[in-house]
Amino acid sequence: MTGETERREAAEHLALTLVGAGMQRMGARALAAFLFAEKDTLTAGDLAEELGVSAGSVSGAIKMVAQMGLIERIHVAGSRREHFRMRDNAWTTLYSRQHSVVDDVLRAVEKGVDAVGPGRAHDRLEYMRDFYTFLLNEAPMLVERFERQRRGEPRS
Amino acid sequence: MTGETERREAAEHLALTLVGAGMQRMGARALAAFLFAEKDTLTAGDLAEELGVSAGSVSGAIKMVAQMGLIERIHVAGSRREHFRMRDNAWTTLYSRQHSVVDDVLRAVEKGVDAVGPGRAHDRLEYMRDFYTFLLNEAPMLVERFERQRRGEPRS
DNA sequence: GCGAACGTTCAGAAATTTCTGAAGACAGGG
DNA sequence: CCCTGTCTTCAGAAATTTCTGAACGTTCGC
Repeated sequence: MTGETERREAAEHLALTLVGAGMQRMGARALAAFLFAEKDTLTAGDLAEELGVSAGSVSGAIKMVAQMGLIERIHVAGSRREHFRMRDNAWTTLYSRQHSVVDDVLRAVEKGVDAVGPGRAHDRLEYMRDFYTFLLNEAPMLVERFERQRRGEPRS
Repeated sequence: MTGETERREAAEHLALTLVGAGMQRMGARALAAFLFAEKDTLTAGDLAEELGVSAGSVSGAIKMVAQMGLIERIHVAGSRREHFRMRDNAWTTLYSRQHSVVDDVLRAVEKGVDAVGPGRAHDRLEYMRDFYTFLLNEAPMLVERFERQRRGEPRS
């Protein structure tokens, strides 16, 4: 149940799955390490050891997941090392961020709508535009609904 | 407004954006070609010409977008060529399919919940599991709501 | 059945992404 | 101030993905 090997396997498997979902490998592995850690914060050194990779790779991975808003830097007074902690709202953040990708797509589609004259292509582009616009509007409500439900009804 | 060059640029730009969203390059270019085409159906040859790539590449791209359920094969009687058409529900399909990726992630997380004993990691994993479960439940409703709204209120 | 037109597969080339290791930057203690 | 431990950057190596071209099937008209 709590074997160290089993824990690592599960972490690696989740990382791989996230890679399949479009995340970069090292970022995914780092994120999984945070998720599966018993400690509240990790240092770059911790990550390097846990993942068995170079300091440079860790630096890049941290930069990425930090930019995505999934972890935050913690400045610890008496320590020369920088600590990092996974944010509580990491998953809702990740979801919202995926929707900024949707926003990029939407902009490209709108450009297309402007670029073509009336006809089949124009109709298709308008349909796509409408769907993505709908998604973009609904996403924040969805997240809010989850958070409210979670606070309001602690039990499943 | 309707310059051929501008149309192609818009199509290429959308394809590139879809690549940024995680789609493979050739599949994205093929999809954009369907989206921007004035004709209702395209053949493999049409695509090869439009995109300026080899027949092999087109074959692979078609295979991919067909598997994603975005286009369908049309068997035309008097023609030796196979025709393809973009499905009407391509975008909602694509969205649902992205949520089968979410399903994979969910499964990996559940494996993690089982693999770790009580503690911080267990709590984090449960939270993540709950969020992804919520998303998976809500996605079909979201799509249905879009379709109903579109039928019910034709104007924006 | 035969020939021609298409489509598919696959090995290898090309391009791209990812990782590393070494060099350098930065901060804090002494 | 320097020294040490830690983090970052970056050029190149390694791995992976993507594309092509040629060989092979398949199907249709004859």
